[in-house]
Amino acid sequence: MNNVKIKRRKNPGTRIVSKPVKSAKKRPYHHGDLKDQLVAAAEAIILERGVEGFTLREAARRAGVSPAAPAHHFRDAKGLLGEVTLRGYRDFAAALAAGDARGGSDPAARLKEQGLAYVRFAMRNQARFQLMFQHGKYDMSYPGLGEAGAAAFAVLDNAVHAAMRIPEGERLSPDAFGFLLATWSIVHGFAHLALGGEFTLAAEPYGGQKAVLDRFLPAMLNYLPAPVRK
Amino acid sequence: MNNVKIKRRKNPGTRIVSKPVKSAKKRPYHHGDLKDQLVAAAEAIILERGVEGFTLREAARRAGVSPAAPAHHFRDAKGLLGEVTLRGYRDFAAALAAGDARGGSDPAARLKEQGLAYVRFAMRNQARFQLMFQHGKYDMSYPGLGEAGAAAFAVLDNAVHAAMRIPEGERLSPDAFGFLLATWSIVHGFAHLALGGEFTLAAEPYGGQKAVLDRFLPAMLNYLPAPVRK
DNA sequence: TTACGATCTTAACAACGTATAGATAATCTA
DNA sequence: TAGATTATCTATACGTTGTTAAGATCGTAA
Repeated sequence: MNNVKIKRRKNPGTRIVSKPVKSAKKRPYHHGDLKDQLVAAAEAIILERGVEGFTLREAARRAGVSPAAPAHHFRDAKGLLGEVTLRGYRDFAAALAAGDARGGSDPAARLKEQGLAYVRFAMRNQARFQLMFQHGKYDMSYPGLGEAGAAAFAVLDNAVHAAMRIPEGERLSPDAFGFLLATWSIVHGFAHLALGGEFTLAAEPYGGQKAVLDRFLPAMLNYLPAPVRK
Repeated sequence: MNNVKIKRRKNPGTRIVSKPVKSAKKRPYHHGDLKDQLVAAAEAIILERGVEGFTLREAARRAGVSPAAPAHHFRDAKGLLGEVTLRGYRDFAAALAAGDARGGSDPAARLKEQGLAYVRFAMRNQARFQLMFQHGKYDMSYPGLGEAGAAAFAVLDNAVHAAMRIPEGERLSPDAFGFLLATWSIVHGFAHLALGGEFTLAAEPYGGQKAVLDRFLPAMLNYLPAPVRK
């Protein structure tokens, strides 16, 4: 799993992707913004090479620091990816909430807009989304992760409460919970399959991946079982 | 990502997991069944430690050979995982076909049974299923993989053809294809989320993960949009 | 000013994937 | 059956990875 990587930085003078960002003035001993830049580098690496292609040393390289520097900001490599995942979950919850708001006061519209937002987020934040559902790759006990995940779930949960006319504090009926599972499943499955490119072959006669997202996804969300008033 | 592993084989006399299988008689120079045992070892490792925990050296260790031995059967580590994935896809297609058969002549029943089989396969073959949808971890160009994936897809495709009363050779109507996407998505999403343990928290008041699989999954499959005769 | 904690570097270690060269066994050919 | 060829395995080595330990540098508060 340790591919032989191509050597880079042949011309030490020219600007190179993996070079330190603050290379203009001689970089001081202290970086100043290492934590954020490590997160940014990690996301970039995952985008370029996939989740498997991420290495802590490469992230450090791009931030222009030694391989041991990240240890002062994250417990280990999985900790850094934990932070990436955390920020992913926060933006994810925000995106879902924005979709929910776009739905206005109609429960069905709220759910549909949330579904659109769910898939759109996955496609626009591929690195994060891949990571979020790839347990074992990041530190699942990273502080804040549990709350952030719960917050994202709550957006869906609230919309289902509204759709089923169940008061906020009350527990969902089994029927309503089944409906929640179905909604979550269909949207997540679509996002995961689309992101994995599983549709590309089958969707070719129908306009390709883009058409699937633009035309079939909204249509599919209409297949969502109409919310029943228990 | 290179955790310090606990040293094992403290009591060199007792039977130990990572020991060669044919340890009874002095192992001959040639293994005799290395390819299959490497595949088995890989699946076992993934089950125990997750996809991220797999290493080629550990697989070789369990088969009782040197780290370089696998190279004679697989191009590289991703090749071995490609073979694991290939066998996964074959068993997967067989499981779907068996479910389809259980559905008899009723198109809706065929689809429902396929859905049950889809999720059941994921839960009973966690190592393989995780791998199958984890591109980048295995060699996607491994010989036979494309055909095996297409074969699995064909099982669903055929059932949708039947449900929509479309002749086998004919292309699905856009509506029918949308229905296929929805069906695939809901089943795959459920399997992926359940396997990832995403339901455990939310499902706690409803009987836990097991109840979700036993009661909510079948109920959810009834949410599948009833096949319309275009 | 000095002391101290935070942040970084250097150096080293074990484990990894993989390539090369040589050893051994099975099979094919004459 | 004898010899040669091929398949299969070991030994060794290289570069890369994650992580740790010890020391250097900097910001800041006493």
